[in-house]
Amino acid sequence: MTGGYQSLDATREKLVESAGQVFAEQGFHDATVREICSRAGTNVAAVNYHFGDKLGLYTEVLRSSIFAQQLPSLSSKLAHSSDPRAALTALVYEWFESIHAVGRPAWYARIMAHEMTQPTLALDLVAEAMGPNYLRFRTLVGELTGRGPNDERTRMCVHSVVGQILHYVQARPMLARLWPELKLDDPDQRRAIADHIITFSLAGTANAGRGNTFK
Amino acid sequence: MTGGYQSLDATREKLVESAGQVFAEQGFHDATVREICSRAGTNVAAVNYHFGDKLGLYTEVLRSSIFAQQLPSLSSKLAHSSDPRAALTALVYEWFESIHAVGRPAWYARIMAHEMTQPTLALDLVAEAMGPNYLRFRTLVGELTGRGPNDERTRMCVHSVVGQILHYVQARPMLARLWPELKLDDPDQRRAIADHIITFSLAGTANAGRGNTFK
DNA sequence: GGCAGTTTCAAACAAACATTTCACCGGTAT
DNA sequence: ATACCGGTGAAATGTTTGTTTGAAACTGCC
Repeated sequence: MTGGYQSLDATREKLVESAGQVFAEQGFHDATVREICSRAGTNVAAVNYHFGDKLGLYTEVLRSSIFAQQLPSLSSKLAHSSDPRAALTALVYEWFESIHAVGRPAWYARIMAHEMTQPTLALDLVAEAMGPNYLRFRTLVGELTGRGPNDERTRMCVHSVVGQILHYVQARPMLARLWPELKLDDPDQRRAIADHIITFSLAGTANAGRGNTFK
Repeated sequence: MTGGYQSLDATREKLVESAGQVFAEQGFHDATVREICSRAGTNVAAVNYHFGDKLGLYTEVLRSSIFAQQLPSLSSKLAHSSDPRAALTALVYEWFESIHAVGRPAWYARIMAHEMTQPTLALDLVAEAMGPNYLRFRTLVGELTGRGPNDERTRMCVHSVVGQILHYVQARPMLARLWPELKLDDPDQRRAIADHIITFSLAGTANAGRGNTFK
């Protein structure tokens, strides 16, 4: 309660800051406590002191990211809109941009992308945070297919969109090899890709609305 | 050259066999030499003796997988076909199925999926093996868009298809949480999803053929 | 100044891992 | 028979992790 070295938990914040970077870059497993502390300019013991252990630091990063990023940004785009096509366009564009942006707001999206493929013990927390957005996403696409949010084909369309977006994050190293001209750092190219995903998906989704359900 | 305990490199083959399983399941980094040798019933020193180190074993698995799986299966589907739509259908279905299948032929596809997100020092070898298939894929989709294999929008369509397919492998843990009814073990559901990806993508690709290139 | 609680630090610790070592075995050639 | 050599096995080695320790440093207060 009484003072310490820093004015007011400066060490804590520096750790969360650099931990957000490293976790977003490398995922929970590959990130090392030493790297995080090195960037934060703190001693390795600080992690244990302030957060208990590595997982505690990770969940703290998640918690702060959720409150800082998720609610204001993505969710607002997913709110009920008069035009579902415009809403999907805004959503895809913003999500894609937030993943590839630099700086603090990008943590959440990139950590989520990692959590998709390599879930941690914090999976419960993550899935809990994702659930509402997933439902809103399905509701939105459900309006486009005319089949509602719980329909099988609506879900597949949602995952088609999500798969395309995440592909450019998860397969980035291989993309750099196979398609060297692609520069995801360039805002114009990012916009071109996001536009493509939107166009491609709107056509595919409209198509999925027609016809009967198989199986 | 002269004999040893086993008749003829039986240890080598057992190691490649179990290494293929473990690498496909867990990726290069998470796979342990001990686990591989345990399944193969060999001593850990055998890896070092026969392949130099873990990476040497990995590249050997890749090499054998490339020759055993890649050429006969995927490439034949990508060969010039009279109907590009039918060719794309066959390709997507076979790729999706091979990724989720069990047994030896599934190694290649799953290791490639891992290599996409977590490249290893063998990235050169992998990218080299992927290049030809990537070109054939682009050629195929290029016929659908009418823009040729090197067009920017053709490439984006290819990655839209690839992204959808890989999504169901890479995001499998999260999918199990968000969509519990999805059972990728069920052949019928796999077919339904593959069918959706094909329909979705054909609509999106046809759409991308129209209009002008932006930028 | 002295005390108490809080924070930091260098170092040590423990576990998991790939890798190396070296004695040993079983064929093969001399 | 004996020397040789490729292959094997159990144990040791070195490295990279996360985590813990105990002393020292700092702040605020009496």
